[in-house]
Amino acid sequence: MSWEKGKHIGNLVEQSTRLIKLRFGNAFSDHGIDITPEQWIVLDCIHELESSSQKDIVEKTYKDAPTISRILAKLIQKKWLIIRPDVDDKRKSIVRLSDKGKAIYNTCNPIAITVRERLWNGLSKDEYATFIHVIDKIFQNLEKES
Amino acid sequence: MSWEKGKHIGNLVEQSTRLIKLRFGNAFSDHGIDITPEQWIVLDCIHELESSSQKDIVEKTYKDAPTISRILAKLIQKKWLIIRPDVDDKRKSIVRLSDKGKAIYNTCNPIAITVRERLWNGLSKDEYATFIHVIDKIFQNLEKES
DNA sequence: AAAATTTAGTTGTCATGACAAATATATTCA
DNA sequence: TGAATATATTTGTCATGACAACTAAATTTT
Repeated sequence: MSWEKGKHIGNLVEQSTRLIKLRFGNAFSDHGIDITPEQWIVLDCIHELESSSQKDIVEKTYKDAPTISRILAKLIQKKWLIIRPDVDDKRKSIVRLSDKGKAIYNTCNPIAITVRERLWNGLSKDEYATFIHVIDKIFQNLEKES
Repeated sequence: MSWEKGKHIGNLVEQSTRLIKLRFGNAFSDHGIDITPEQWIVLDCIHELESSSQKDIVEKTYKDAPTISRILAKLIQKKWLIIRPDVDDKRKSIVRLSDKGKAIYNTCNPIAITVRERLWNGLSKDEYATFIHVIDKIFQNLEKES
């Protein structure tokens, strides 16, 4: 695969993203863990937030509510999460990692770190910084609807 | 949304990619054109290749064969493509733009250019160059299976 | 307080994307 | 040549992702 330089920036980023997700998924399954990249993102998010409503996860992951609802359903089905209604706001459901979920997190996190290292291999701090800046700027440029 | 800097590079790129695809899709539908970002990628690819087998498109778009097969089916259904069997290799189907497909391409292309301009707004040539370099390097870092 | 509006979450639909398996045709090897 | 392989494409399954519509509960308005 060679890039179409100067054009098709969307495709370019899209293809790499697909590859990144694929490699995260490969790495997990190579270690015998049945978790998708998206499920990992959500699991990691819940680990960071400790205890969170679906809304919190929606905001943090930038995924939409239906997507989060369905990913959570799968994580709950796997018994990696504990869900309970919020006592103050009955619309909300609060979610946190179960012991099994924590164990999975602890197994997956080093694997994710390894993939990230591989991903950044041969790139400098400056390149990293510029990359983050550009991606962030692109995001801001597109964030508003019109 | 604020980034988790220094971590979660995958999420970061993934979120921006999703937004990029969303904005391309928005832009097309705002102009009354019923085309998804992926269909646009494939249409544009076929426009560039002039006449191509599905394999050619698979290689150029880095999408997999089943995905291309299905996207082509939709584009054919919309009558934007003409498909014919390859005379030398009966396994292959050769695809090219119909007149209607060319018209759609000509309508979509300026829209895509506008989105790309918006996307890059406020970023310098150097930042662009570094970004391309980094994305390309990441792709290479992950390209090999293991 | 009652009605209107907003918010949190769910469910349905359709389009990818990854992966496995199947089919048909080519090519290579013994 | 005939068998084994390889290649091009299709089909099936499951997991997102975008979007619309819906339910239930909270908040705001009047």
